[in-house]
Amino acid sequence: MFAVGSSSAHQPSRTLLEKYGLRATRQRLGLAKLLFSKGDRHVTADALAAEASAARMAASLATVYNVLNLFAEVGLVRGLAIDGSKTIFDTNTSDHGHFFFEETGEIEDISAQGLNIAEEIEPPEGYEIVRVDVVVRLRRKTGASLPS
Amino acid sequence: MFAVGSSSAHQPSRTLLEKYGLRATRQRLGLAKLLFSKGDRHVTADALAAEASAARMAASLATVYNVLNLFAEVGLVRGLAIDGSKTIFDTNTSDHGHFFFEETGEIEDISAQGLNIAEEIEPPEGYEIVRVDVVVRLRRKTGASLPS
DNA sequence: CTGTGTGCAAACTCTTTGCATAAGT
DNA sequence: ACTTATGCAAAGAGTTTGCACACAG
Repeated sequence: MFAVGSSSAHQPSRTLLEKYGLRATRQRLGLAKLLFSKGDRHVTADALAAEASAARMAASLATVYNVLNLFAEVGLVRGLAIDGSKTIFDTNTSDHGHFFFEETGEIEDISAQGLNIAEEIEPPEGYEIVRVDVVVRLRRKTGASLPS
Repeated sequence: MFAVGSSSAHQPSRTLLEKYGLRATRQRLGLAKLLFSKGDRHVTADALAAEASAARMAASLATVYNVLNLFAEVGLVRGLAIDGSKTIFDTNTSDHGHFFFEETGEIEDISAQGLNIAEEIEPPEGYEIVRVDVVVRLRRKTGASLPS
């Protein structure tokens, strides 16, 4: 299994795409570059489209959705349903949990320390664990001087 | 004048609502009854509205949403974002994880065994853990048959 | 009676889709 | 060339909202 894991991959995007049997189109290359050249990322389709636009890459929102879904299908990224409204795409496909900062909506990976939960959980008869999603919701600690 | 509406038996739902400072309206009582008299449940607004309708309770979808959101706010239920599209409301507000059956979309509580994750995780400086959501995605075991 | 909740439908957001055009191999 | 992806806009799904009426306290 190729673990095109997260961050270290600095290989050309087109090689990456070909490795997954995907045609190397301009927008796929551009989006892949945005996704995989900055370390692990958590983006919404919306945000990625905006980024692409800012980088003067042509990529309609519909295409960004198509590409992200495609990438998710082949395992290049992973879709997360954390807050319910927007789907967040995570470029880190390894087993790990997430901190969710409720105030800002930001997301941060949890170093997969005590997260060997998959091994501690007994799946029901006849079922196997596909993956385990762990989301730790955080709130800024209310200052010692502040009530409520 | 004590125009006792209908049922004469006990109204735990009414007491429950009052306990949370909520006005005991007909639909809140009805929905609360549906939610809390059958043990722990996982419902979508849609499904609950259908149930209410089947039970000949008048409750528009908008009201079901309002009521569920209200219940979630005061802590009577908890909203879950598991699959991204629909929000699922869980009547079990205690700390526990969920099995998610990918084929059917069904959800089942995980007996809070090794799920003391909250205690194993170190939140970032200045933040406190609000809650930990654990979703174990399951797929029916393929290939190898079950012990027969 | 007074204020709040409800119902309806329209509005909204996020995401998907159909079809003509453009691009990749 | 032949196939597949893209772009646009419209359709869809889920959820929220504004306003008149009904109901609870």
